[in-house]
Amino acid sequence: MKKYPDEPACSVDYAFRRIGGKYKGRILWYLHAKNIMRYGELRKTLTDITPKMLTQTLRELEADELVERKVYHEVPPKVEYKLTEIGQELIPFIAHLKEWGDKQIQKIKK
Amino acid sequence: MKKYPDEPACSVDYAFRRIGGKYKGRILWYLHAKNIMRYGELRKTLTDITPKMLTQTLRELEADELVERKVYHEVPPKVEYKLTEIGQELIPFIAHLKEWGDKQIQKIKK
DNA sequence: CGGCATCCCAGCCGATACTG
DNA sequence: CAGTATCGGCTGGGATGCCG
Repeated sequence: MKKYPDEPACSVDYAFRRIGGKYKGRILWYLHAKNIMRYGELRKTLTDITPKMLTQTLRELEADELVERKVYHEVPPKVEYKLTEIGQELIPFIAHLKEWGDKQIQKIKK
Repeated sequence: MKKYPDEPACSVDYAFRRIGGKYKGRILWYLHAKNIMRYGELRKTLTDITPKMLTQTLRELEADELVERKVYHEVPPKVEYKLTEIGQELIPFIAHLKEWGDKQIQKIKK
């Protein structure tokens, strides 16, 4: 489990730190939708991400036990990512947030 | 409504941009709990925030129409903040996230 | 009381190139 | 295919001081 430099002020603070960052929400969401995704698949889905950021973000999610990483020792290499149980528990939150986001986007377009 | 430099990749991305940042989640949550809060009250509640960040964050939330700002033109000045309807729609999700956070914190303590 | 102005820094994030 | 390595920029955020 990742250690945080200074103690979170409350559980809301704590939770936001774990899913904050530019890509974490989307990665969790896409992993939920597809169940299991390979590295390259994630890279294609998050069109704007660099390999560095993708790896870094995945490692953070892994350290936080929101995502599981499974390496197949073969040639060519193959690595699969999927949500952990803890990660899955966040999905309802992200799902509702997404609905809210959709609604707001509709309002802007009008 | 605030404009975002580059288009959000999807509604999850969009939503996270609006409630991301170090303090936004907590401010929304506290405003919900207390209904109406004054500037100084928020400052005391978010013990670790600087006045600059508090003002800046509140302005962003206001521009995003999640928070309403009401100024009383008196001496000494008085400013009250409360959630807008759009902001209130986010509360159930933050509540869910908070529960998740509480649960995780319990697990760490054990 | 509720800010704003200024200066400054860390660390998040990006671009590019290379590798087992 | 699934990453590292390196360099560097930008901006979110901190510290301090002043103002109506």
